[in-house]
Amino acid sequence: MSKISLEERKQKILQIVIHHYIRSGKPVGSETIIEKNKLEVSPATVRNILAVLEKEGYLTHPHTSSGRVPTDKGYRFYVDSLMQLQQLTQEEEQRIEKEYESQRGALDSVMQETSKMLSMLSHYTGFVLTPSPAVDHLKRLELVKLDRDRILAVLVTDAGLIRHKIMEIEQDVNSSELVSINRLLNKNVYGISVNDIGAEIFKRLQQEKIKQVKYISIMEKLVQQAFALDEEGELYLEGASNILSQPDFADYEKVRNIFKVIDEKKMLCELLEEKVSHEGTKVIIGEETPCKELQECSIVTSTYRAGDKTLGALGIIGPKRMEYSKMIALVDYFSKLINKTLSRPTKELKREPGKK
Amino acid sequence: MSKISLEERKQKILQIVIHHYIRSGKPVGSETIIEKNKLEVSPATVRNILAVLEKEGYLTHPHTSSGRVPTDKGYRFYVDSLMQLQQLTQEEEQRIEKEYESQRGALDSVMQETSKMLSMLSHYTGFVLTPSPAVDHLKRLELVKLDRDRILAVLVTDAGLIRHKIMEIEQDVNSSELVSINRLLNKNVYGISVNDIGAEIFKRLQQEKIKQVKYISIMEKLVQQAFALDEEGELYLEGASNILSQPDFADYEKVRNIFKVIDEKKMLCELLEEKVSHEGTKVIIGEETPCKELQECSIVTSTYRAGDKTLGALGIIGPKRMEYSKMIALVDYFSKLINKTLSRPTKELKREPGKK
DNA sequence: AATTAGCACTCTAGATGATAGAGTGCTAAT
DNA sequence: ATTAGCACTCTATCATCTAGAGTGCTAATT
Repeated sequence: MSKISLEERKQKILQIVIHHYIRSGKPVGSETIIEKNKLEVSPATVRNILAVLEKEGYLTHPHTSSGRVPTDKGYRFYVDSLMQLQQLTQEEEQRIEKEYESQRGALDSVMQETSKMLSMLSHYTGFVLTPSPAVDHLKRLELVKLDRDRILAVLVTDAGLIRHKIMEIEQDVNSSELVSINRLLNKNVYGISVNDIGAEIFKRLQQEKIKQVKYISIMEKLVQQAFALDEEGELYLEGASNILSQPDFADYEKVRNIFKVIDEKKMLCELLEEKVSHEGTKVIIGEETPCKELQECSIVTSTYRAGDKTLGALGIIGPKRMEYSKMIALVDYFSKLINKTLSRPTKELKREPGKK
Repeated sequence: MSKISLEERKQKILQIVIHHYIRSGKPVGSETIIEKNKLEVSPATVRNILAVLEKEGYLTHPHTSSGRVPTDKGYRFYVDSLMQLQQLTQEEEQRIEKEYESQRGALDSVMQETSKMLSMLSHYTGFVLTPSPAVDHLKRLELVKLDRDRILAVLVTDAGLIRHKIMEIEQDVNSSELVSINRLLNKNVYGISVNDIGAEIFKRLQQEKIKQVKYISIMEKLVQQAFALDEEGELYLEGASNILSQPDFADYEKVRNIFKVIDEKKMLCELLEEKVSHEGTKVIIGEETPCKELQECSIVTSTYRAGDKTLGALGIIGPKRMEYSKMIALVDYFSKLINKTLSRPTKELKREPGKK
């Protein structure tokens, strides 16, 4: 008989229970554990161990005569210590990579596409949080005159996001004036975080000596209107309806709450922005979330960055009973992929002759 | 005794049943009808009439011993002939109007806001469909050089939508060249529908005599990349979770289907684009929809336009058992509001004469 | 001929109880 | 330390029952 220390065996059994429960969704009993894993011990022994695991808080009972179900603590231990990371299949990787090929350049479409794919491949809800204006820097600022009293401002950020805003002006500005203003702004705009524009840009402009009072007043106007946006990052979210397909969410009331949170997005944004600070792929299990409505869910999330700066987050939301190993691999992969996309050198370009 | 002709009385009773059912959600019995409306007839008489209405297809029975419930045909008749339109309360109108004040200019935020408000005020799901590129005309086209090999194209449409796209180029273009190209394009861009740009712009450019071959090749590139978007209109949609709060949607299976449709948006877009052709506020009840998954829903939808051209649609999706009179008023009001917003005078808009 | 009272009938929703099965926890034996 | 054995608990399911709601029909009334 194999000599397994008690601790080791406890872990083994915990692992079996969780693994099993994740796949079947049904509470796991002592008999099942032995059957499926040909352990050479009796049910009674297993029951003893289960009782201990329960006392220690890794498992529970829905009721006296049912099998065991993992607690949050159980899942946590599983994710941290027991689970072995999975790899995506070659096929999956190719499929993803191929989808990315076509999405060159525009960051917003990359993000939208990513959330869609996360959702599709996980069968849960996928999301991507855009860089928050606090960390994303301004790269370009373009002004376009729409008609006499309206100007379109287009912001391009370091990360590659593009935002626009229509502004109203009182004084007429002719094209060449606009060009000058534009040039002036762009000279002073580089490296300011999108959030700080209002405060920073004036400081910088004071360094320049600007003759025309008109320019200053216009710019003031612009800055006021265009950058009064203290938005958080935006959230791309796809596959919300997948939540409904989860047998775990049979309770109407709970599902409704989950949906309310997802629908509003705002709460989710806050939750995630906090996570952005931590590098790497994280799992939030059940009650670990600060958001009461999501206590029946787990969130697997990671960050992406350009260079050394963490910009945003991405991930999936699903039931606590999820295939963590797979999901972590998935989120991880996408995180790396976005990183790669973002740090792609901007000048490369080659044409392939064999066009379809 | 009041002299009501039979036909008239039938309608009255149908009206009572529907009205009642809409508010209570419970099948309506003969006693209830008399109680709540102090009709001076006996339950037996009412039962006779109900039987007739059922034979004619306006009502049904869930089962032998329950009250009556409207059929789709019943609702249809109610909406077309029986219902009296409601007005929004002053308070509601003010609340809406106030929200709109702050949203000047940018059409996308107006639309997003509108779908949110539709959802909030109806407690159902609100949506707004942006003008489809087939009907929306190009107004301005701005090119911004991002770095050596990428150009940002910003499209402004007649309706006020703003789209952008990043394009890759092979040859380097310096700023002044870009300005020329930009000017050239803008001169030839006015009044082309966003869908037709690819085809049309070249036709127009041939009228001009362009010397530089380089320009042409670049423009070709631009047109290829930037306008290969044969998208339909985009859909802003809010309050999906409200569906879950409807007691009518207790059947999990059905809700899931509804959500799938809503989640995908695409199907909904197609459904709505079709409706765009019909001016005015329309109601789609239950099985009248071409979309099987929405047979348990009703859709109240209207269009909005700028000048004489219908651009897009907006509305709400809810259960068949909805307060039609209120919802129609609501959707109608928003439709008018968007119209007003869109036709707000812009000061510098020359109209082309007699363009079909 | 339209209305109505009266009544039998049907169906639902909710309560009750009975039963089989799953799985535990404990005790005493190995 | 492990295990066999057994009593116990809880669920899920199915059948049965009952009250209540509401109908549909028939025969009487106006």
